[in-house]
Parts: sequence; C-alpha cells; structure tokens
Amino acid sequence: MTLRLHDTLSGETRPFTPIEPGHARIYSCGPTVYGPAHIGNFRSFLFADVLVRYLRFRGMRVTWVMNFTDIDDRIIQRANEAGESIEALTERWIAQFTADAAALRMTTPDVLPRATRHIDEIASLIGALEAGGHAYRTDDGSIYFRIASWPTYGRLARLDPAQMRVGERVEADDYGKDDVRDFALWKGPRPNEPTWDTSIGPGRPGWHIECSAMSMRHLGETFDIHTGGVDLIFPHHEDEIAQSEAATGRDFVRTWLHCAHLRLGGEKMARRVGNIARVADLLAAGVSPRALRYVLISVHYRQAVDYTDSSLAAASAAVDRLDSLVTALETYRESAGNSDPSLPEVLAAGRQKFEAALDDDLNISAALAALFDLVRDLNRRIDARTLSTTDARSGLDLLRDVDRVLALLPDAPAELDRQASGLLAARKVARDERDWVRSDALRDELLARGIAVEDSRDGQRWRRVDGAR
RNA sequence: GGCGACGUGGUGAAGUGGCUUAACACGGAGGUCUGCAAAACCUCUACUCACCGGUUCGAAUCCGGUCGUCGCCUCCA
Repeated sequence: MTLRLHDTLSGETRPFTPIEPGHARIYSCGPTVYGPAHIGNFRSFLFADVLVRYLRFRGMRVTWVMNFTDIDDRIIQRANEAGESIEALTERWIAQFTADAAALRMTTPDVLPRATRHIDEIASLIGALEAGGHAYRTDDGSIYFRIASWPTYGRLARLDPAQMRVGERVEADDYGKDDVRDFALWKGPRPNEPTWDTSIGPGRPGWHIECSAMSMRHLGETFDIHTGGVDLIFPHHEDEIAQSEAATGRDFVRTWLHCAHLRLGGEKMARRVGNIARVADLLAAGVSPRALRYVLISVHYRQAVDYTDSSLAAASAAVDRLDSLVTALETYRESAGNSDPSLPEVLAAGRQKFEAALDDDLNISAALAALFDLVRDLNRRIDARTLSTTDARSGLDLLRDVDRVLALLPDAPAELDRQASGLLAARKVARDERDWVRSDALRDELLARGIAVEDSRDGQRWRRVDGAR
C-alpha cells in the first residue's frame, strides 16, 4: 500500500510519490506572530504534524518547513499601539507559539524561516516577476502582481476572476492598481513602518510573496507538499502559485493539502468572530494537553470539527483509556506463563489496519478505531492472564510504535518523587497487613497529589491524572 | 450573486454499491472481577443512515429534486 493524498488543485486523491525518492519536502504556512495562535490554527499545524510523523513512520525522510510571518500590517499596528519594537513583539509571540506547539507535542519543523530574514530572496523573486512582465509599480513605490498576466489564476480556488466579487472598500493604499484584484508583492515605504533597502527599491514585502520565497529557498522551485487551512486557498495559495510559477516557469507544488476549520459555537473559530480558545489559557484551566491534541487530530483533516466541552471530555476519557492500558502492560508480570501464541498475529494485524487507514488520505478515525480494537484485545488478554511478561512488553512496544504518529501516550515511565513513592510503599505495607482504613487513606492522599492508584493482580499500579478535565 | 463542502445512534465519528440488519470513541443501563475503589472485561444502547423520487437483483453508499448547516469569493490556519 502507498499513501494516497487528496490534492486540492486537481481535486484528486492520488498516490504520493516524492520528487526525490524517499524524501518528502513539505511546506506549511505557519503563524503570523502578532498575537497568540488559537487552537483552530493549531488544528492545521497538528494536521501537518501528523502527516510528517506518518511519513517518517513509513520510513521516509522528511524536510518540513514552517514559516513565521513576522512582518505584516497587523504586526506593525500592534507594535505601534503598544509602543513596542516589532522585533520584541514578534519574538515574544514566537516564544509563545513554540511553547504551545511543544505542549501539543507538535514535531519541531526542520526549518522555521522568518520573512524578515528572507528579504533578499523576496526582492529577487519580485525582480524576476517584473522582468517577466507579471508585475508593475505604482506611484507610492509598491509593486503589484498583474493577475491578467496569469491565465490559470483562480484554478486552485475554482474561482473565475471575472466573477469574483470585489470588496466594497478600496483602501487608500490600494489606489493606483491596474485592477482591484491585483495583489501587493511589495509595499512602498511609509511613515512609521519598517523599510528595507533592496534591489527593487525600498519598502517591505507583501504577505503572499514571503511564502513563495521561503518555500523555494528551502525546498526548491518545485516541492512535494504544501499545507494550510482551507481559508488560505484563496487568495494566499492562489497567489503563491501565480507568482511562483510566473517567476520560475515551473510547477510550484505537487500536492496541496488543506485542513478544514475548527468551529466553536457552530462557526469557524476566528479572531474576528471572537470565538477563539488559546492553548495556554486552556492548559492553565487544567485541560490536559494530550486530550487537547486528541481533540484536534482525531477527526479527518478535511472534515470540520466542532470544539465543545463534551468533545474535550470525550477526548480526555479516550486518552485515559490508553493510559490505563499502558500502565497495566508496564506492571504486568506473569513469570509462569507461556507466550500467547495468537498475540503476534493480532499485533501485526492491528498495525496493518492502522497503516492502511492512514494510507487512505490520513483517515485517522479509522486508524484510531484500529488502535482501540487492539486496546480492547490487549485488555482482554491481560484480564485472562494469557500473556507472558514478554508478551506484555511486545504489546507495549507496538503501542509506542504507532504512537510515533499519534503522540498521545504518556511519557516514558515517569519517576515518582520521594514522598509519593514513600506513600506508595507505606500503602503496600498497609495492604499486606490488610489495614484497609490506612490503605484507603493513603490512596486518597496520593490521588490528591495527582496520582491514581489501582490494585491489580500485579500489585499496585499508578498513573498520573490531570486535575480538571 | 458565484463556487464548494457537509447532513449517519444520546454525542463525536468511520463506512461511499453486496463482507456492514452500520466500525471506533464518549455517554447511559445491567452484569463479572475486587476488602472497597478504580481500571478492565461481558451484555444491551441506530430494523437505520436529513427528506422525497429514481437507477439497480441489491443503496447510507449512484442520479435528480427539496430542506438544513457550514465555508470560500475580504485579513484569516
């Protein structure tokens, strides 16, 4: 089986074959660092994360690039309002993003380019567009891309440029464009705005051009996969295609992948709507980061997801179920037992189902179903005591293996602090003496410390539980 | 106005022509195990896939229509 992916441009789901055999080059549109990313943004980043993880799981080398947009209108506005430098502002929000991403176990991209560090590449790209007759200058020193010069403009979004509604408001700075639908490649210098002196003159980059410049700089003129939220299809990605292909004369991206929206209250989560939830706030409120990750990745990426309290609670319970199994397998001891003869087959079949599901355009719901089928099967065998200690280890190994893609399992066996392990030891003594009152009191005390203790045939087993769920 | 996606149980969601009288997760009811608890396991929890009509030996799955929801056409993940 090979991985099949749904390409937005062609509308087809087709086998993924990287340009360089065994090496996938992926670009993901990253955050504009003018404020905190919300969990809707993170849905699209985590979708790319799962893709990258899965390709690596399948043995492929992956170069993953995710940019930071660290110069744009909103950033300038925020910095001016706060009387803060743009650098200080963007550094702060990059740090916040990095922390949020880490909490959600997002793989760190191989390259995290910033627009302000690719001004030369941007300028030379715009220069090439000018030379090719695809761009023109206006009186204020801005440079625009001429949509009329690109016949296939609108193909990605399936929009007919002639039918496009033109926004009612025409901003003052857009004055002088040949066509209102033309988009800015370069913005001429203005008071209270940063300016770079470049080969194409002074000014600052427009939004779309940075992604073309950075992706091509780090991945080549044609690369394998470009990801983003569906709201980036138009105009952002449409513009990227036009300007990149017009500049190089080559196909820009082989496969376009777009993630559907996260909704809250029935609407797309968006700052404008005001229905946003931030990672840091949720974590501060006691939400388990792994449960949050589960909510964000557990539905197919092209399907809109509603974020609700009950979806979070359900995710939390599902993650707990995984945790319980991990703990049970880790503590399982059956010295007398022989190996369970049917186990290897069950594990192999489970893994195969998991892979087959993800191969089908990253059908993660089906992959999770395969995982949970395996969870039930392993729990049964634990209950029935048919496993050997080694078998339990094999089961655990498989869970850890598929978790390279999911990143939902608890971290490798955590150490208990001295006090907690003391309490646990004391409880064992109490239990050996059948002192139930003391045993129960110690259990309560451990729970108050966030450690749930359960008694099993393998003795006491414990796992960490998060406070509020 | 143009374009597109979607509508499956109490909830989320997979399935897109026969293997499904519909996975998996959450929730609910009952039971087993256990000093208790928790976890786990077992049984049950949609004769049905928005609605109407059609194609077919056969449809949740294909076609047409109706209703509804959401998204894009403007900054947006």
